[in-house]
Amino acid sequence: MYWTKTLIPTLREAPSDAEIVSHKLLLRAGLIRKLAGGVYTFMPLGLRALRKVEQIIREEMNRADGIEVLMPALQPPEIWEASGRAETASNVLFKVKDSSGRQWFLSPTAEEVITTIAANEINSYRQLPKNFYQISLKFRDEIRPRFGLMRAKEFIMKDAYSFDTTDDGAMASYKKMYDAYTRIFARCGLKAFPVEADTGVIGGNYSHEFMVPAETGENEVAFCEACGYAANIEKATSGIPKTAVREIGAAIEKFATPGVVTIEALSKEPYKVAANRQIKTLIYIADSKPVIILIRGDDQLNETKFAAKTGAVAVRPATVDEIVPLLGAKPGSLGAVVNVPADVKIYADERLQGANDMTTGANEDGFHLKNVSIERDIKVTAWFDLRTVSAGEPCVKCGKALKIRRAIEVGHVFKLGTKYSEKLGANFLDEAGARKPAVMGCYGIGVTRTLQAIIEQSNDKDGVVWPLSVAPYQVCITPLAVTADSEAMKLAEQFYTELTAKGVDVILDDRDERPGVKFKDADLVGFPIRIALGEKSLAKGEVEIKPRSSAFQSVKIEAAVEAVLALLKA
RNA sequence: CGGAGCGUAGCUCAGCCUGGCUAGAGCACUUGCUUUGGGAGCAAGACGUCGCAGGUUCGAAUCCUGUCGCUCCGACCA
Repeated sequence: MYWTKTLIPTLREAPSDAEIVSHKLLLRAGLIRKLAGGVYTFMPLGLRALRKVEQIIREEMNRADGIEVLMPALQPPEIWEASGRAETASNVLFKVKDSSGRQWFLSPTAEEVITTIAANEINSYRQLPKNFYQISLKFRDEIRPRFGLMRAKEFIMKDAYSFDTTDDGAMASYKKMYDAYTRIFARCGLKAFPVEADTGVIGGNYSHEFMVPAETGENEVAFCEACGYAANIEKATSGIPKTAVREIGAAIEKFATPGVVTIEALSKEPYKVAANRQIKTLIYIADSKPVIILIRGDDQLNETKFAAKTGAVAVRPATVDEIVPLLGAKPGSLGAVVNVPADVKIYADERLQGANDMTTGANEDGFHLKNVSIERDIKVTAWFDLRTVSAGEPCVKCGKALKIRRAIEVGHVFKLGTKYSEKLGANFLDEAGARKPAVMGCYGIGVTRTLQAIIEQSNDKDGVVWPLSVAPYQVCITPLAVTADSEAMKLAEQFYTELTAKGVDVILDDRDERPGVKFKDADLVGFPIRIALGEKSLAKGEVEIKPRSSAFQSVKIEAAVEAVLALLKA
């Protein structure tokens, strides 16, 4: 490609609505343009990089026995009602109506469609296992799109769905995808690592996310450098000890705490109740019903764990107006010892198991209770791990200190089980003629997000530093004179022809611009190798080969093409 | 949805508080000349419903009301 024949609208300054470096570079390098919030056009160079990421994914999916299909973006609500997700995923579903008033959903993912296909087309164990995948536009009504392609209303996702006859088979399919993902991200030049993950609205019981470490990531990951344990903070556990049991305390005693409404205030003079001897009482509305959650005063509730453990779909903190009629006191004086309606469930964090000599609210404004023994004095409905781990806690596997860092989620693999196959009738007949639901898995990669994650991870002060495998062009030839009869241009065209014939993606910067402009643009876009052809080196019979991420080397003209090919192979 | 901020040329921004000549600068764009190894110089030129609607006023980019859009924090997030 000749530079003047394509369109590479580079910007000297980043538009003011871009916040993070990868978003700024996507815009400055002319890779994307915004049409509206969370909605982008891929410009010629951005699309080339995107296609390369897609192709890597396609090759690895095919290698792992994936079979490519293409499912509709426009989906009838009926199948979403059958799976139950018309309601549970309602907040992210784009809903549109056709001219006759019929409603459609724009696909945010495709479990319902592929399971319907399986229900209709797969009847026998002889047809299994199968793993279908597609790379297509997805739509999510994100409350708050942000950071360019990172969280968009419309984006490209690779989604795959496996169908197996047995749980063991499903595990094998899962493992194949897990391995394929590891290869995909490595080939994209990304340092991505798998972590244990919550399954969210998708459902299922086993899941990993692939994370790219980045300060701008929207996720937090707890990990152990000693043994390799890693989990999303929403899922992570630690080996932190339970609350110490003390001598059996005296009977419960109510004491006045006027104006004290925080854990911290109660831990100070004159009360001096350490946070780790307090029970924090939180009231949540889980699927429209109030529930009480107890965690230790020095711990933080993990809402995702809470929803996952109790099976609740919609979870939110109760408002003061909901709490007062329920327990008779305002937040700050709440407890689960007295005055708790019998039908309100009480969930407690496991770290409180066996705890005694605790202090908690009296459900009476301005009063607390001490000498509370949780198992003696509170009717706990169920014990769960509900707390959020923090850095420095002992690893649940090896006991070494956990660390926490931020990361971008680029892929997610789920073992689904039979949730969708049962609801949508994806059954098969086994060897004995018994009718069984297929055991499913589903596997997603945010393709456009992956592209941005590559830039977020690989850039410097001058611009993008593309990994060779996904660069829009691998080589940029930069003649410093572009008139047709100049030696630089003749040689540039010769190199262009030779490298193109060898299958190299080459762009020739034939713009009549000053050298500085061309070098700055080439660095900004981030081509892995630049060949500069200028009078100074040509006079010595040489050209300059400049890898984007290392120093230039002068090479004899005759040896230039071979030298570039050698760099591309390295 | 709660909080905060911003909408003026393709991009970055000034002007607004304290209303008043024909609405500005830099970059980008067009033409010419010079220049040519890291975002050139000079000259000429083109580019604006000052987000939109309404109001106040002799007069509104500027003040008021509404509305739409964008960004950030939170909530949310497959």
